[in-house]
Amino acid sequence: MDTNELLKLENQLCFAFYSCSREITKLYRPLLAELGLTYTQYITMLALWEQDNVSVKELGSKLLLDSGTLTPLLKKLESMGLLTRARDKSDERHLVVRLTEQGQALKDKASCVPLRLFEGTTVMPEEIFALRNQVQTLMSKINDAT
Amino acid sequence: MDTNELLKLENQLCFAFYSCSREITKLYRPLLAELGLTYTQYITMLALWEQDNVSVKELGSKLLLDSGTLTPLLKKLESMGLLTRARDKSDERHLVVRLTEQGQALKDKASCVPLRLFEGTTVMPEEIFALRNQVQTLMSKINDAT
DNA sequence: ATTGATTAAATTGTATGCAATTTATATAGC
DNA sequence: GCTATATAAATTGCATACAATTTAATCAAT
Repeated sequence: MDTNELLKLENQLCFAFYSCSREITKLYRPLLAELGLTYTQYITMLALWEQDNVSVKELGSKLLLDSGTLTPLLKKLESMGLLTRARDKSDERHLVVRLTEQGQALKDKASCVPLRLFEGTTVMPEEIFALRNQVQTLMSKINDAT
Repeated sequence: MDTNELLKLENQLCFAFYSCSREITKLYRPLLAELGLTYTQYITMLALWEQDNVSVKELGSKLLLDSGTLTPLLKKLESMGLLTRARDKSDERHLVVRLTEQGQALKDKASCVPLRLFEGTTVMPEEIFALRNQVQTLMSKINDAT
């Protein structure tokens, strides 16, 4: 393949991912607005609904985000009354995040989001699962190398 | 599938895309640093190497970005001497972006980037092409609906 | 106990994304 | 020609991302 083909925007896997990721985020936006959440706030809540009482560090390793992103985001969710932030008594370096009752209750309202996401499109569930698995495989190959 | 499964982070296609997109961007970072570009600046240059003399509007429709993102980005690339920004004489509403010689010359330095990207990983070219096609198919299905 | 290294968050600074508004220009219809 | 509408960029404000640095707490090793 020559240089021109190699450098074409439409031939870049990265651009496909990058743009598709943002398009999917746009599908989420109206659904998440009903919950009062942004997309990053939503995936943070997903992580907390799966496992509560985690440190910023643990949360960051699940979401692949660092404290530079998480600190302001968690402060925002705290100000919204969805969680609390407190230093771990046994190791004051760790800040422990805990869902409030309100934060836990939001899970019920969020439960319909995944099924509603691709409503109105011709995207099929099997397609989603298959693609997700392939993307995760790619991710592990990338992470193995670094 | 019950609510807990549906809301698991690892079951979200969006999160797979979102995190994979950022991981690939991290692979790019050291390569693009040699060119003095960020990732978004790089895909903007890709679009311009394909077609020069375009308006912000046209560029935005290719990159799926609006003037809120592009205006400061193009000003930055202009200050780096890679392009010029000038109003279209025949319609002053349009701002035309043109590559400078320096901007065109950068294409040669960039030509090795795509091939070097997955060096050191076990990711195979066929895998990349196949996945890119599937992601693009998903994108069209999403865009058809909206 | 003291000091040096390590670790976890927070902070700082830069660069995106994007909704909403504003500004400037062009077009349509009368 | 004049006004209402439409269009393209720019601007504003908020929310990420992330590298690099700083701060605070813990651990290691003598």
